[in-house]
Amino acid sequence: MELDDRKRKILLAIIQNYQDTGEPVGSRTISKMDDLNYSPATIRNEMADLEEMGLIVQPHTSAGRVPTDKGYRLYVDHLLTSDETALATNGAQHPATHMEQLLSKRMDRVEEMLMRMAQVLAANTQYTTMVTGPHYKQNKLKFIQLSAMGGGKILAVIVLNGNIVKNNILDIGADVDQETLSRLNFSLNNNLNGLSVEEINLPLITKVKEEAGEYADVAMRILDAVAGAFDKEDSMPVYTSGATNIFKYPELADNEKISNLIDVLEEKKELGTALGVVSPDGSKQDIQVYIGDEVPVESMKDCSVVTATYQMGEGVQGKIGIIGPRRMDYQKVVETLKATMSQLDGIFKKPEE
Amino acid sequence: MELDDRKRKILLAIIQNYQDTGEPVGSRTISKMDDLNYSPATIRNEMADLEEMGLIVQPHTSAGRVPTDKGYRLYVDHLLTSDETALATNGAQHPATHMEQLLSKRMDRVEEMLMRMAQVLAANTQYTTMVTGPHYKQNKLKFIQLSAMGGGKILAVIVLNGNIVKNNILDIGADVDQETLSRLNFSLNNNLNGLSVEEINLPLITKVKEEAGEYADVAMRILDAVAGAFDKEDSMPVYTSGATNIFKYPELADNEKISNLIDVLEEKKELGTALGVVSPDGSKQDIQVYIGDEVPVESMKDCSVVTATYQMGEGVQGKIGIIGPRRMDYQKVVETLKATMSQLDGIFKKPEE
DNA sequence: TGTTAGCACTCAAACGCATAGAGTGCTAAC
DNA sequence: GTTAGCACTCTATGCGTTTGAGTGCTAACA
Repeated sequence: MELDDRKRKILLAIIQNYQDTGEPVGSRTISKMDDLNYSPATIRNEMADLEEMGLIVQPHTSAGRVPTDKGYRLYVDHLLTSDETALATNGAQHPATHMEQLLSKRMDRVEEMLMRMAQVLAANTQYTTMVTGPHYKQNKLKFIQLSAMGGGKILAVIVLNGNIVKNNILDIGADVDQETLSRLNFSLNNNLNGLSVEEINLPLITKVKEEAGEYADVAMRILDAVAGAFDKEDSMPVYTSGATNIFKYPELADNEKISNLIDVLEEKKELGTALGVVSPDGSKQDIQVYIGDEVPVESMKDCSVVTATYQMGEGVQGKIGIIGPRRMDYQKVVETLKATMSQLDGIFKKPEE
Repeated sequence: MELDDRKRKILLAIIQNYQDTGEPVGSRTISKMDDLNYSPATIRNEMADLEEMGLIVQPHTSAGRVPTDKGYRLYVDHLLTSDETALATNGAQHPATHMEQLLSKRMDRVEEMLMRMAQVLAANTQYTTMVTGPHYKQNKLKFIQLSAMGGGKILAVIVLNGNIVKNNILDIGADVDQETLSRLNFSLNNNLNGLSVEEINLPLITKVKEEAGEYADVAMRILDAVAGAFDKEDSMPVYTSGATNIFKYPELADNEKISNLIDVLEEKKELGTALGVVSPDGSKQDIQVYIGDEVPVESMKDCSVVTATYQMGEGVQGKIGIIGPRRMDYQKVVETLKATMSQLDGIFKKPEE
């Protein structure tokens, strides 16, 4: 069966009407539209065809039609490939402007900015937003700074490129005198600075341990801490906002479903999965749309998820995801994300020279 | 009207039965209990009295009775003053043991431990838990460590007593040579270490600025960062867990109420209010129970909140709160909190000598 | 004087049933 | 190819009835 222009128009009309109302849409509603001036019967014939093609379904006999995942997929693919979204981006200017104000405030901490960003996106889209902190797998060690804390403790501050700072308090039992600490600190920086975690290999580790002499244990503890700083799990906090927006969509208003969904959002367990793997090639404007069953997290299979990858320079990147009902306004969400991404691109590039 | 022993027993029976079932409890149910071997009619007379005293109500005529806030208040006050809870604490040993395992793992970061603690408490009690990070108002500066980061940036690591570490990246425009930085660092530590934020007064600030010479601006920026490290808002993250437990209690199953509640929990706005002011005297086992309307947060007025203060040594303290339905098992919650508090006391005291 | 049996009464929740209405598929005519 | 007409389906809504739990009151009993 061919998907001719009229069928496409009708599908679009169904999707848009369903987006607004959340109710199955009937043939009469469509036939009343300006650019589809046919009788309900005609529309019905077309609808029957669309149903046969698997693009729409009726929840029950004598109900209107609702788009299927496949129908949405068609729509979304069209949306992502066309230039319309790029042109229509002025519609999303409002949130973008707000975002600029937000980002122009002094924000030493990336984390706080990301949290705020999640909030703004949730408020703008009326959907639930999740944002992962930046992901440093490809990152390199900038330097290490050791300080004695007294009480047999050492503070090891580990700084990675992209100005990622991690603190580790190491309890090594006995105090170390300042000179030894400086020597150890120098050795570590001398051997390891500028390296990625993969480049810190056994020969290097052995060398550091040798140079540390009787403090080989301490050096080892610090190396563990360095590995920890690069660690994915640890460096992937996820911020969410607008979880309660899902209450706005009656089709999700099943207490068990909502409960499961909020549980995932609160405990932040599977959100990494939901946001998908960060693409290693770092291709620009990498926007992904998961519709219904396509979402890789069980408790989100009644929703759709749109994700985008943001770049923080130096190969550091993270993900933003927007969770909404299947009938989410994909156009608006994609536009908003695109606008946000380009905003972020501009902002993150500046401070890094 | 006198609250004699039999009335008290009946009130207790109503509270306990309502706790289990969530349904209003009738006279027949009570009369079937072993230690209240009276006819339903007798019980009804007593119930009428209890109602007159404002301790119980009927949701409507021909329904059983439900405890009022006042009824719960009586019960809870009795609970908190009696020795029963202390004796019955072995009932709460299970969670306590679990907690010990949890805390014995290496946990450099207090934050992670608090998060886990919230999770364990939520799982044990089946209620929602919130935990504030420690509160450092009375805290003192341990030391400052400055490092050059290149690109006109300085990393200022600020360490407070209690091993609280704060990172600040300061963009000062131009790079500072290592020697100047060391001198500045020495001056700061020399003048400020061991002081509380109140003790860092204008003469001291002037002195630091003088010593910094042409880098007075930078010194000022660092002092701002120090003030920020002491700042209450900043150092008060709140962790929540088990938000979805509220779905378990049908009396809260109003979508709007749930939505409001979860919103507060997710955005973590009013949770400080809900947890109440940290008592300055730091009295031991400071357990507070807010019942229904007593809760100072609007969206929690259909719930009860039990809070406890934990001590982290050196005057640093934080709060734990448990949110549940009015018919919460106060006894279990109070016991669990008491047990957790004493566990924490033990653990936090050890590492600080 | 406290306790109990009996009884009429109330009210929310559950149930059954009829109705309305939205929407369809099919057929036949234009 | 399009449309009017019609019978049909199924959900949602409303309404009256029934059920059952629980009460308050009164009168009798110990």
